Amino acid sequence: MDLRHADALKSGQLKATPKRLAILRLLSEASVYLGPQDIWERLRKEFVSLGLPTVYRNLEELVDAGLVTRIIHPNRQLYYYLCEKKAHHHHFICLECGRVEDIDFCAEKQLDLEVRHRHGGQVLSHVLQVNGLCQGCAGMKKTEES
Amino acid sequence: MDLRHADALKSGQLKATPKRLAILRLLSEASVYLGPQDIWERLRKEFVSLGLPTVYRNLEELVDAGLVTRIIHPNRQLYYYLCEKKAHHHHFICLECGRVEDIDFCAEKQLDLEVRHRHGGQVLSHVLQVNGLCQGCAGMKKTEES
DNA sequence: TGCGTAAATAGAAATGGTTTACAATTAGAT
DNA sequence: ATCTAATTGTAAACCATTTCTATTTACGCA
Repeated sequence: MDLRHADALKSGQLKATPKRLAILRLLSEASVYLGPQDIWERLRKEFVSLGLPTVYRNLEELVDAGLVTRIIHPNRQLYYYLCEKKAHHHHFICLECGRVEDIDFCAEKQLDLEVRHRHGGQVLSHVLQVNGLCQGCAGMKKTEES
Repeated sequence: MDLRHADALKSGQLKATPKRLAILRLLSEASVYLGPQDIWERLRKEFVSLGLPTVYRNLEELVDAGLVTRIIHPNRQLYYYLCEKKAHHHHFICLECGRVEDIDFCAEKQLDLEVRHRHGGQVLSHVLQVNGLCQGCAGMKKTEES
């Protein structure tokens, strides 16, 4: 078992169960975002039994613990991604293959300033995500057109 | 019936039906985002019959026609808002009362640049939304605490 | 002003991703 | 080894959203 993941779980007040570790491993090996169903189908092979609710529950717990990021998808279903980069940042996601890339740009300061000064409001969170086609998938599209 | 809304519908290839006009009117009178259920409950009083699916369908058609904006909500349900400002922009939404305010800041150019140059990808859309408490609701919270 | 037709609607039913309930199991501290 | 709270599997519920289909309606055109 991956000690790095086990430690991360413990520091998030979560027990290092085999299934949680497997979810983390799967996510950390993937370069694309995954949905609960994806994860369940792949991990079911490794375990005698694995409930889909367990996958849902764990993913949310991992998000709460800050170990995993939720992806905003146009179809409004749940998708998750594990970032190596722990500092606050945002993502570019490929709507074709699900690949996720880090975006360094963050408008946090400007947004906070505008909300505070112009509207007198208090910022609790912000969502920033860029959707599109990754290099590979954009290339494919061009090829198809020709 | 509001000619402004009727014209807007027609320019979006949509017939100016009474229910569509009512939805637009309701949205344009609201300073908060509304869900299909909210809209249905309010408009049901005005019509002998009004189906919830009609509300859902119309809201999506209005979004497709560019007349109405979808709001991204943490609870992942559908909410809609009608902006007077037609130019591309983003929103600050109050998670307490649903109030929506325009945000002028948009990172479009920087994001496009970063994605194109650093990742070789193609941007199709971007999501930017600030969630928090509006001036009124932030004030209330402070009062409660004291 | 009346027709014809594609668009729009109501109502009922289905969908399906996500959650809940709860009894059984397990991780990890002592 | 023991204890306890956390975790899990299974089955069932949930419920926002969508689909189906027969009926009605808006509106371009004669």
